[in-house]
Amino acid sequence: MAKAYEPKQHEKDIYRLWEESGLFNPDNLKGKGKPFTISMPPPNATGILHLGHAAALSYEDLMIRYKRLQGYKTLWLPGTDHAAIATQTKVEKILAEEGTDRETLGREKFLQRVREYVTQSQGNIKNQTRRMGSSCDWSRERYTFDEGLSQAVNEAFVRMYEDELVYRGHRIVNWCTRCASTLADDEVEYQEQDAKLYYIKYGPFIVATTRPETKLADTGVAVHPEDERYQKYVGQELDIDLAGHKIKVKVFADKEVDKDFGSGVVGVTPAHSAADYNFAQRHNLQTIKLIDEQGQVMESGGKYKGIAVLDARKAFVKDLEQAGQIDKIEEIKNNLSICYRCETAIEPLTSEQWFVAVDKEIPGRGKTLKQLASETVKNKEIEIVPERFVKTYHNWMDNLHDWCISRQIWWGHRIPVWYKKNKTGIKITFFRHTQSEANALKIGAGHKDYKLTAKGVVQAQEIAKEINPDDFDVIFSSDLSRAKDTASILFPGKKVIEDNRLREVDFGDLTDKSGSLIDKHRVKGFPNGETYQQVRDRVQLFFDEVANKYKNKRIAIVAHSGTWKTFEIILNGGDFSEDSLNVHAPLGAHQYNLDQKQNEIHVGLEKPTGSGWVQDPDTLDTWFSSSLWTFSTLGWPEKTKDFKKFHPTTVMETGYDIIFFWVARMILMTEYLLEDKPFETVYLHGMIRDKDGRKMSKSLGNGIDPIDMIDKFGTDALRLSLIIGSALGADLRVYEEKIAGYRNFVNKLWNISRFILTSVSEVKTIKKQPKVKTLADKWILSEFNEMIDEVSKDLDNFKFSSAGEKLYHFTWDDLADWYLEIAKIEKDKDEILLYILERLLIICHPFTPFVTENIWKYFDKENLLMVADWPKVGKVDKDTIINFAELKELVVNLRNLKAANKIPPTDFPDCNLVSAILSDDYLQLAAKMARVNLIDEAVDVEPIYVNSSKVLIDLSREMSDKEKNDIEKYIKSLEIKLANEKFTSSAPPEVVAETKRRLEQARNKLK
RNA sequence: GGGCGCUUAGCUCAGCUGGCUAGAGCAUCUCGUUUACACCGAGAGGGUCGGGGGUUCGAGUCCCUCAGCGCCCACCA
Repeated sequence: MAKAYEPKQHEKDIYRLWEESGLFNPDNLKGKGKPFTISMPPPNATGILHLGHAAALSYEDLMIRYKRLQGYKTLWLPGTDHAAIATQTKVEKILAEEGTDRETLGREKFLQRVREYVTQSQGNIKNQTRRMGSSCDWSRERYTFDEGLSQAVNEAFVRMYEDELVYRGHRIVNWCTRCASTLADDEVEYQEQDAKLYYIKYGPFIVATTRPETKLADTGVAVHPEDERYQKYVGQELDIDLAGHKIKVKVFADKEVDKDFGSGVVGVTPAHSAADYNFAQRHNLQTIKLIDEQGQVMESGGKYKGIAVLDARKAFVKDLEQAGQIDKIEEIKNNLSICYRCETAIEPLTSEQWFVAVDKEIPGRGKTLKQLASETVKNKEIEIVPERFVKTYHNWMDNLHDWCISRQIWWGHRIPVWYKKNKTGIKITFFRHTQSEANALKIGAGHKDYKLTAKGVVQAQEIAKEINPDDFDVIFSSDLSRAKDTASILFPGKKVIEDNRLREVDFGDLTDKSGSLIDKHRVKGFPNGETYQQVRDRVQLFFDEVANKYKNKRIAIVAHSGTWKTFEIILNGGDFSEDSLNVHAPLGAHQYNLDQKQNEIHVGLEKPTGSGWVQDPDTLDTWFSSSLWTFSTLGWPEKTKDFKKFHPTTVMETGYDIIFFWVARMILMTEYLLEDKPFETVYLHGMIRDKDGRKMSKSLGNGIDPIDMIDKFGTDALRLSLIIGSALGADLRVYEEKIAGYRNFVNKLWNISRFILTSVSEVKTIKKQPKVKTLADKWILSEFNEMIDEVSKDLDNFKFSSAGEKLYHFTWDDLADWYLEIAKIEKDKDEILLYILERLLIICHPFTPFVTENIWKYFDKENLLMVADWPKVGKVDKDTIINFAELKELVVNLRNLKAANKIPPTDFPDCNLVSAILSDDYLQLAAKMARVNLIDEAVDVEPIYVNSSKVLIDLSREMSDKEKNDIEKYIKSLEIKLANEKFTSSAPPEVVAETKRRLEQARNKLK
């Protein structure tokens, strides 16, 4: 055996040995009874294992190895997660560095890129997981995109759809403009920032807001019901002018309004604030969407249309200032909501999305999802460790709102919903307006209002001859004169409904510019104007409304060339391109069926048969698939053997930071789908921090790479540094010196073993606890048995840190520093040393698997240490432990005496020891350990009392005044205590007896 | 605004349902190569347990209160 243990030389070989043994797989374990199962929380697919993962793996492996040694069939199922937004964001960053983006690549090519990235990072993660020594069953490894797991996702979605627990709704959602996707409520984080609070003169009110631009889409004004200042307005509809932009608001009272904040008046913007959306629900307000998915102001923003939100704010505030409508501006602190993955500001907006209904009663169960998930924990069917997180869990559960599960990112499980264009029976006849003044000038009018020319009027009259107005049930027109006028000529005497969504594209800065110049901008959009995509969106909204309202009607629409182009694309399919956009709508009637528009919906596991079905482009929230993790990995929805055998799992080990994201959702979904719990116990560990208590992060540069630490100090040392040093669930600081300290311990264990294995005459297995010959033998076995007992209990109670400390203390202090030293003196201890070592290796194994397995080899066993038997607890003799403490104290005191008298450690001064408690054998032992020369005859000096032994030593050394003083004080305090009748009568007898014993001991010292 | 946690030696932290003269590791100081280990050994110093009050025979531990720090949740526009 080498003098120092070099982890690097052994770890990889040992891991290979384990892996090739097949013993990570429970099928190859002998254990009977209920298996012990942990689902490994999937690490993010970003490719690098950080200390948080390393910690989790350490705790999980600790539990798994402990249980395996105890004879359980253990399954630790590893896997990886596609980590939707996180991964997509990461790959988008890489693409940005390459100067491209996902839109340019297109969906399929982009997904291919992500797959390549994930394959690579998963490889890294798996290697790093192995280096941590993780004894997980690689043969059962799963990935959320595996066929089976994807089926599980679809199955869950479809069942929930059938139970009406998932629904599609137009609601306010958190929108990340960078990710171009929705986010769940808990995926939004908050960042405090300096903000301006603008007080705006707003009709008869002053309204305070941090986001003035949203006031353009206000539809209500809220005041407190008891606020006397504003009572008279409640119930009124007011027209408000905001620097020329006109809005209509309904004034209402709601007790949610804080009278004392700002002016006590809230301008309500239902489309862009979750709070306001709730107001709108309660008070039946209209919702006007102002900001689009790109973060730009929409049509409804009037002159600010097409401007990015922040610019629109500046422009609008400037206009308000000029209009004298800014009352004042205050500097305040504000919480900005940001995306948890890319830290972009969140834009709340209304959008059509899929949701999980958490407050809806589940058919046949009489309870909501929320209730199911709450009760499981309330009933203690699931135990949460540490317990304080139970409260956190309930607090979150109680506040849970419907969960938005559709994401617009591409990397994820496609929503198993297909749409088919369906018949509405609506016939649409489109007419372009005839020649306008702008047409005559060959310039682009866009939103600018031009009249028809005389020629235009004639053209319209010509067309009118061809049509019978009674052939149409409803007539729509754009709100621009050229279209309205055309309509009135085509359909004399008929009612024409104006709709501004049918307007021409807005040419912005190019309004009134020549057609040829305009043509150049059609694809990319017009500066400060619109893109055709935007026109299509508003026309689409118009169609949605028409499709619902006018089933089987004949509809005429008079509008513009630009609108017509979107008709073509929406109703006949195709894409915007140079060619399709530079065509002008020919005059005359254009027939369409709106049949294609209205969707038929199919929700199912497979794509429906028949043609024309198109799958929902959105993907599912990554936590939706993660919530099925404990059973989708075991084969569900198939009733597989594994599923029956290993579910519910035993322990879920994860960080407290994802209790909501993941733990709560697993409980919720499992209770719903399986009417069972996903796990029996949740063990939540704390966060790993740096030496100064800061979170480790790339930007701070304070992160420690676990692999670096493994290279430097070995996996066992790293594991110990992550296990020891914190109370249950508390955050843990990790730094290099600490890891180095545990490296020293690992080396100590190695050297203890080296000493024992090389000093015994034969290395062999000792089956039964050997007979004791001396006090020291009895003592070390008592300590050892006590340690086994306490460590086992700690591990059963998830007190890993405490267990590790006890192990450390026994190994280093009791065994190495005392017993091995005694063994050198007393000799003939082969059996006890081997007996202890073998079992010590087993107990250390879950903490430090590599070094222990390595030492185990010297025992020449058939089995790996990994599957040895956890030792049984033998007899613990408390009296022996007390007596031995006496011996230790004597030795320490003798050593101190020597040191105080400047006697070199190598000198053996003569010394006569007399003891009331310790026999001569032990006095001799003590003398040897303290390196004094034991003589029989009394030396010619005053005796010095050390502990309860009388020491006659050829030295002069008085007990110091301080020492004497301390002892006297101590004796006095004990005497007072014992003299107190209340103490002796009310304290437990064993406490009183112990106090007496200590008093006696202390008095002996002073004798 | 609600909830949770923390404050114990120079540093990092243990201390469960109240009962050893309050512990550990690191650091510091002194001494040291004695047939495992200098990634070591032997020893030492260092704390009125954040402040104040209370309950109790007895409080680091329970209760109240004040102060500081941290985290989580929440629709202050």
